[in-house]
This record gives sequence, structure tokens and C-alpha cells, in this order.
Amino acid sequence: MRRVSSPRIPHADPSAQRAECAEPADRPRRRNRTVQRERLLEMLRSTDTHPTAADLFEGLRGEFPRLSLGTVYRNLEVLVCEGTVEQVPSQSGVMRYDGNPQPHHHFVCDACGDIRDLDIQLPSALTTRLQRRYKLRADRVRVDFFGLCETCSDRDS
Amino acid sequence: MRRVSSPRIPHADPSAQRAECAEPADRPRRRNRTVQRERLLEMLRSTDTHPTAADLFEGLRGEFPRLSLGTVYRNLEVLVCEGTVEQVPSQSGVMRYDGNPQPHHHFVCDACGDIRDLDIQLPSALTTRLQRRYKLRADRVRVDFFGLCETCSDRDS
DNA sequence: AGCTAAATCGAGAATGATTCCTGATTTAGG
DNA sequence: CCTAAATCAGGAATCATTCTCGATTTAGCT
Repeated sequence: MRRVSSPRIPHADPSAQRAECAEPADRPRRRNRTVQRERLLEMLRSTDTHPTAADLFEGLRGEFPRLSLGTVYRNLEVLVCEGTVEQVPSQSGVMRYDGNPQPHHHFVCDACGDIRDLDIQLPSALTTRLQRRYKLRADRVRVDFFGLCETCSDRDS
Repeated sequence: MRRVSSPRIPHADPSAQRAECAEPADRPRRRNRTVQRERLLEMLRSTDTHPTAADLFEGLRGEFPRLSLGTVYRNLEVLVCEGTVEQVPSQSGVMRYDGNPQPHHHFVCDACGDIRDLDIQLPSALTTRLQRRYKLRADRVRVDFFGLCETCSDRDS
């Protein structure tokens, strides 16, 4: 059976690629489309809980009974290199992954460790000041607030 | 020989203790003063490179030839629990440690991974807004700027 | 100064997250 | 269809971190 050719849907602007993922400019690496990677990205985009690789593995096992944890890590790396997905190092040391393409910041609960998305704008004056005072050109900012989330705060008091 | 009693120099305000380090309020844990821990803290305070446990281990081997890596981790945990030292999860996943007691923020170089201290004030309006919009009470904020440090920026261009 | 209990140590084993290796399978592109 | 490159699953290897245990050191007492 002949498969109708569907257009290549790039995951993200390749200019967003991270430095350590650089590939030779003359012969760019060819990427095969795989169901595993597509579903992984969908799963990441459909949540805001910043899952770990193990979480994603668990979530996909039903769909792919033979899925391997290595496959999850390998594909996460691809998505991170593309700039489609962001790595969020957590206080516990376990890496978390963020499929929210919008620039945004986080609130981290000290008690339960949950990471919650915020959309608070950082005054652009901050980066200007940074550039003037330190001669540092920052192209991204990450803000993490720490404290107790509503649930944990209620439980404690 | 009689040792002149020297006053207990607490490393930090115990109220800064982290939740997961809680000890029974009725019988607080006794702490022995050890040279290893004192030197570890000194080393952390004398640098702003945010060393890893392995870095600190290497730095102290000359002084304590029998030092064990486990001892470094154990003491880092004590200092973190006291609130004297802060854990800084890094993009690579390896934990880094910060002995700077002042609240401050960081610039992380994408190329070399170095973490540099900044003293930029975050407008307090941000936390107020956070509280109003999300009902979240944040008691700490961490801001990380990402980009190329001066050295790496010069090398690339 | 000596005594005891608790704290800490060093060495190494155990754990847990992540990466790497290998041979089999799948995809893209003629 | 054919081929080369990419990706897969499974499992071994690596690396950071934690745990265990017997030996040593400290604090606080007498």
C-alpha cells in the first residue's frame, strides 16, 4: 500500500539548536520520523508536570509494550538538541523535561517537589542592566520561585 | 593541655534549615566540629566557581590524603541542611554547591558551563504579583541567565 | 585527665539515573 | 524493491550519589 506523502513537520526552529548538539553544516544529519518520538513529544506537550524520563517511559509502555528506557532518553536528547524540548534540572538531581515552547518560568514546591508553570514577565531592564554591568549577553532567562504550593501550604498549617 | 573553650560558631541561622532535614524539636541532634567539614566550607566560601562534590574532593586530597568522597557528600549534606550552603542543580545534571551566603543570581555559559555570580536585584513587585495571581507564597527566587560568557563569546566570533 | 555515648570517618558496596553497545528492524529516498 | 542511514530493544557499562560498617574522634561529663 502506498503511503500518501505527508509534509515534513519540523519540530522546531533549528536555529534554536544547542551548542553541544552541533552537526556538520556541510552534511546535516538526516532524521527519520518515528512514532515513538512523535508520541513522546505529544505526551510532553499535553502536560505541565515536567515529567522525568522514567515518567514518560511509564506513560508510553501501554502503547509500546516493547519500549526501552534507552529509547526515551535517546529521543529526549534529539528533541532537546532541536530546541523543541527543554531540560529542567531539578533540586533532587533527577532531570525533568519541559515541552512548553513558550518562554516561561517555574514555581517549585519545597515539600512535594512539583514544578508549576508561571507566566510572569521579567522586566527587560534586567537583561539590559546585565549587559551594561557585566558585559554578558544573555539570550535566555530562567526564574524559579521556591516555596510551598497551595496544597502543601494548607496541609502544614 | 587544657583547651580554651571556644564559643560554638554556628554555621548559619538554623531557621534557614530545609524542610527535608528536619530533626526532632525536643532533642536536637548534637553536632561535632570536624576539620574536614570546616575546611570544606572554607573552600566553598573562597571560590565562586560553584564546584561539584568531585571538585571539592580533589581540592582537599592534598590536605587530607585519606579523605573519602563519601565524607565530602556527607558534609555537604550537613551544610545544606543548616542552610549554610546551597545546592545548585546544573544543566548537565551534576549537582553544584554554592557557599555564597548572600542571596544572588547566576549567569550560566552555554559553551563552557561555568556559573558566575551576579548581584542583580529582582523587583519585589514580581513576588507580590506571584502571590496575587497564583496564591503562591515564594520565599526564595533563583534567576539564571544563559548565554555566552565573555571568554567564549570572544573565541566564537 | 579519663569515660562514655554519639558523631564522624574512610573504605567500599549498593543504588539509581543516564549513556553506550550491539545486532535486528525500520525509514527515506532513489 | 534496494540500499544506506537512522532508529530500535535489550542489556551492559558508567557515573554521581547514597548507604553500610567497623574504626576513630569529639563533646560533655566527673
